[in-house]
Amino acid sequence: MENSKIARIRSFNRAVTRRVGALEESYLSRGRPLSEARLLFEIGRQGAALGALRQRLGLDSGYLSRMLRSLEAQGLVSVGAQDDDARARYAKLTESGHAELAAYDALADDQAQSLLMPLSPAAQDRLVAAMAEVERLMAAAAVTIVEEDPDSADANQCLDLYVTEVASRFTDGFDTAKGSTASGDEFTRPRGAFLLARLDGNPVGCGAVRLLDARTAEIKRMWVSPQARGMGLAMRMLHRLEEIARDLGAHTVCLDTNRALTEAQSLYERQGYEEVARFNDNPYADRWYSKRL
Amino acid sequence: MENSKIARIRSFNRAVTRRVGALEESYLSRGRPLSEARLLFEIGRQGAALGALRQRLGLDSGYLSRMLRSLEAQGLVSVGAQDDDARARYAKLTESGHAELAAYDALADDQAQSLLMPLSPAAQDRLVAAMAEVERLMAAAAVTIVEEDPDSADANQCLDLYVTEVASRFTDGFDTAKGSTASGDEFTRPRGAFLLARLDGNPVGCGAVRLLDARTAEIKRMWVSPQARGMGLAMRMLHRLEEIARDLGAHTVCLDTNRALTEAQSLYERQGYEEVARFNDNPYADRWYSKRL
DNA sequence: TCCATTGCCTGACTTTAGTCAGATAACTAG
DNA sequence: CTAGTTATCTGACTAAAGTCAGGCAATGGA
Repeated sequence: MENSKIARIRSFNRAVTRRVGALEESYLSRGRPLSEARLLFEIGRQGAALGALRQRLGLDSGYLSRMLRSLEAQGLVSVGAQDDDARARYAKLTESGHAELAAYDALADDQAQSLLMPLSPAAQDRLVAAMAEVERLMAAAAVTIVEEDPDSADANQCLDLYVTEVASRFTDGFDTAKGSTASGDEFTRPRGAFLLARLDGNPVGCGAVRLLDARTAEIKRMWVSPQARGMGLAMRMLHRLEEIARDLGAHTVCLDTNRALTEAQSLYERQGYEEVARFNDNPYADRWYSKRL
Repeated sequence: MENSKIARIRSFNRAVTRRVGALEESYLSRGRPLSEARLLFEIGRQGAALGALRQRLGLDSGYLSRMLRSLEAQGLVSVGAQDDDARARYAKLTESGHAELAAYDALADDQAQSLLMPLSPAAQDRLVAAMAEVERLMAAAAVTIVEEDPDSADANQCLDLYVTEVASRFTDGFDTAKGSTASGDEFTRPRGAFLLARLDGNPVGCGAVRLLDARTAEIKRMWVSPQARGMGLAMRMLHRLEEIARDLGAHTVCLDTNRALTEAQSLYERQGYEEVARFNDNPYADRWYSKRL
């Protein structure tokens, strides 16, 4: 039942909020406002550009500037110019900044330790495994899938990764030229569409659809980054592409695949695709599927 | 490896902090400071005594008073006297207070919903199960075990529950008089000790140890509340009792149990206890165990 | 009955967090 | 070279969150 799931999530939120609250409270023990401690964390061992800090922490530039002044006054941080752009500046930890960060790290480690210590090793393992599962599935839920220009930088990044992976899995390689890396307006409205999946802004998957004729759409370029696999993302992508195909007027979707891509095949079959005869001359395809919408 | 567990926990904390932050942010959409929203939540459907509110939220009494004035001015809360003590006061939601709380509830439900929606039903179930596991194990880790007066109110509450449960599980009942509900200074230093386990202040288990002679200690009254079972609490309790036995000078601990209490037996055997001959005349015991410390 | 304690309230205060409007210097496209 | 843009900084401001000291009435134990 939906409702009991929601109740569980809310109960989880409550339980976890308390823990997190206690952790943040413990940071205050070093006599510095929380926002400064957070900033110290975010600058980190390798330092960070101010722009990046502002974005990651969602800070007003004036506010950030003032906090950096304060950390500089405490001798924890030094802010210097960046090589490539003399306007931009780069914050680094000083030696005592590193020590201070280490102290905060120790606090966080203690906190984590105190969560583990009372548990038996078996229970510790269960806790850690469950935490990993929660984190993983929360990340999966945070993935957004949006229509995007297939020529954008992020789209190209995904497509490159897709090609690289396919090439490595096909026994006799993959030649971009032969593999119909069609572009232009094939995958843009009104003839098609291109979807990009992002996690925290970073592309983690893509998929495309185009009309072959007024009633038939073809799905292509489905790819999910290895880190994002096993979270049902491919299925979400496929559903969204089918939705778009319907929207474009198609009554049927088809696609081709290669026997080396086993997960893909089982996904298609689970989603109601049926094997059909060869409908194109893609030299890298050896299975063809189709589904009525 | 310990370190990787700590790293996992810290990664989990980071991931979850963000989610929680987003949830709290959403509460601001009702144009009221977060602390007032929290107070509204804490007053809840049945209302709450001001003292309890102060304690649960960790508020200064002046601050609480002011916030209540503000919520009263908004027509959400009414604060009245308490029957038993005219100094103490009790906060209740008004009708529009209930409506406002419902609106906050809806926000939290939406947030939870948005976490579920992108996931397939199977993934939703996995997420919810993992959350339950995390919550459960975090609760287990939050249980504290402390030495306490065996005559305290909380101790008696636990002992009563223990007796009730044992009575219900023994086929021929359990008579307190016969069952040697020994008290007095048997379970206090220097002859013994009594341990109470608490979760969030509420007693969830107990255990006692006493010296039979200078070198032999007996463990008695081990009990864990049903809600707190399966978290390794009994094992922790047993270890603490053995530690105390050692501290009292014992070289051997012994205990008796009943064949109806199967989990107890398997715990003792797992912890290195060996069955020995009857060493007392407890009419409810039919197994006797002993372990060298 | 007295007096220390408890529970709450009020006023005055501080710190933290964050916003807004310029100012300045460096960069970039034309 | 110029005009517009970008990255940061400064000063002035506000709201939220929290602290502290004193006050008053009710309570409870001696």
